[in-house]
Amino acid sequence: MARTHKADPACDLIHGDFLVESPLHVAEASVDLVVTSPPYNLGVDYNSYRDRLSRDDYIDWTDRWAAEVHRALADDGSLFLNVGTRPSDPAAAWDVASVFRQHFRLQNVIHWVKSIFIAKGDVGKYPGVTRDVTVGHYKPVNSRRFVNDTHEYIFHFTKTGEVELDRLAIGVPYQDASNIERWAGAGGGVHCRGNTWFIPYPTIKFRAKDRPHPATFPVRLPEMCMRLHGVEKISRAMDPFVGLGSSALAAQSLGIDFIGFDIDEVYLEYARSRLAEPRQPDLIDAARP
Amino acid sequence: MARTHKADPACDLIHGDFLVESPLHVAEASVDLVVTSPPYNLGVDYNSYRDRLSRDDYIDWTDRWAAEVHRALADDGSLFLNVGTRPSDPAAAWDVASVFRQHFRLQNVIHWVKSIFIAKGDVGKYPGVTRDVTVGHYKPVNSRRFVNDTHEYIFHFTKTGEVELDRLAIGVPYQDASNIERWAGAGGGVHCRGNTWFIPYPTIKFRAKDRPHPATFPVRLPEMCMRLHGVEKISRAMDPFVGLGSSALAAQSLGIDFIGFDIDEVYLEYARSRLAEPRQPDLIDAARP
DNA sequence: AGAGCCGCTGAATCCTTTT
DNA sequence: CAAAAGGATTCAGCGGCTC
Repeated sequence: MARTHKADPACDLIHGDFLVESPLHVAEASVDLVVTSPPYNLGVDYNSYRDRLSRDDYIDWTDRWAAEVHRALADDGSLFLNVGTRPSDPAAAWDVASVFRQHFRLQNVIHWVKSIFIAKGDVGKYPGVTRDVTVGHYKPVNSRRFVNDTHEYIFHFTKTGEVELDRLAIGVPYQDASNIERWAGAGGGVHCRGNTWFIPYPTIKFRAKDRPHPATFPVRLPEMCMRLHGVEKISRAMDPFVGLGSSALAAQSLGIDFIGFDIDEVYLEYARSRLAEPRQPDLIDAARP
Repeated sequence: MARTHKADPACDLIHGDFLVESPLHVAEASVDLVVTSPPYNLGVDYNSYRDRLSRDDYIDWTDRWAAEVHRALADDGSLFLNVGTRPSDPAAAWDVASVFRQHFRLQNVIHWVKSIFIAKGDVGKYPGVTRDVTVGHYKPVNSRRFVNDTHEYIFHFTKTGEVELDRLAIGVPYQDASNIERWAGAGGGVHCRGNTWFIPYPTIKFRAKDRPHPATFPVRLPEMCMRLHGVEKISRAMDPFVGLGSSALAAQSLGIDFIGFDIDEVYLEYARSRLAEPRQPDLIDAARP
């Protein structure tokens, strides 16, 4: 079990528009970590690249909430922005990132790999992979010109570009036995995970009527982001778009105070019910001292 | 062994600047596939390239060779552009891609994963991973603020954005046991690989008079790009920056005519020596009929 | 009784046709 | 010719059944 930060962290879930409510509830530079996955679609069809007005509206709206996050974030805080992609618009995530680059420094780009094929013959001398295998959930796409998308971005933005991270908090074990002894003293037998994170997509299969939100990220994703920034450095975490509450659950599991917003009361109710459930075991797979 | 295209494909390796030589050697729209890894302008110690152009000069130079590739490429051709990242400028690859978006349509973005950690507990019900394992070579980076980089981009550009691909040519086996036999007939027992490709980093150690080539990609990378586009549709492939000749080797192994350029004769000589070696077995791991 | 076979369902989807 | 709607498609997951 990972060490948690506080015994009984606070969790405020506020019903309303982040752009309206955040200025009322969040003091300047009072949040140490933001992790979120913004809505792709605001009810306007911004996906059509010829619909300049709608697309511009989306970019403008992105710019405004980016500015509000900047106001709320501490000078040494971190923003982890999860953005997925549609095969038919592979650059959309980077268009969003471009807006944030006007407010923040892009310090790291992490690649969330939801599914990948590992050939046994490619593994080399390390045992552990015994046959060709696809790890993770594969979601087919009907297209002759697009390959399937099994990837999402996690952009790590900071104000200075120089925020120190706790890389070993989500470290992975050394592979080579000789390195384990040589370097074990330094970091507890683990080294930096790198920027490709294999996190299986949750395979929970709701029936359509039970699924209040089309997509969310697994709890482990915000958990890993928080630990990478450094749990003990986070007095309060924030998510402007709570959705089903994965980021709130992550904060709860790590003992971090949390404030979140969502415009949809149904989502918030669902998030509250998840928070009230018995705490799940920490599934983070990093080796720990 | 994969089927090859032609028995004895031609291979022209031309010593000189692509921007100067290509107009002399390559007719308009006469190349069906381009795969290359341009100098990154990262301050890497290449032999002859001035690899420390100013940012504006680098963008301008990129724009010019992008235009020349556009001239050479067939209307239904594919350009696969491999670009890595430097930790201190995580968006550099996309800045290069932005230049190409002014000439081409970005049809797919493929993520070349050089190393990734797979936890046994994350694999689910499919056997094949028996313990926590890092697949691929881990290259440490000494930094407090940057996680280490185990990823490179492969941008797939086309003129129309509607080039049909041969997704199953680099397909991977079905995962679910109950589905393997059921749908095996449709595509030879494989489905689309998706956009995250695990290819271990090559262990080439090239030294020539203390002037090593700092970067190359494994032969399998251009091989997979060529097969994804469709080997039988490629009359001639091209690489503006041959370097150590991996793309030429890929073309040779698949029986595809090839033309390549490099400003450095030492690199070309090394590429020629690799081409003259006994042909290596095809390491592509796709299942085949 | 566990492995194998089969039907059914769904997906921040894509494609084609119709206004 | 841009936008909307219905059709097509693929493969993992699950449950029920057989042998």
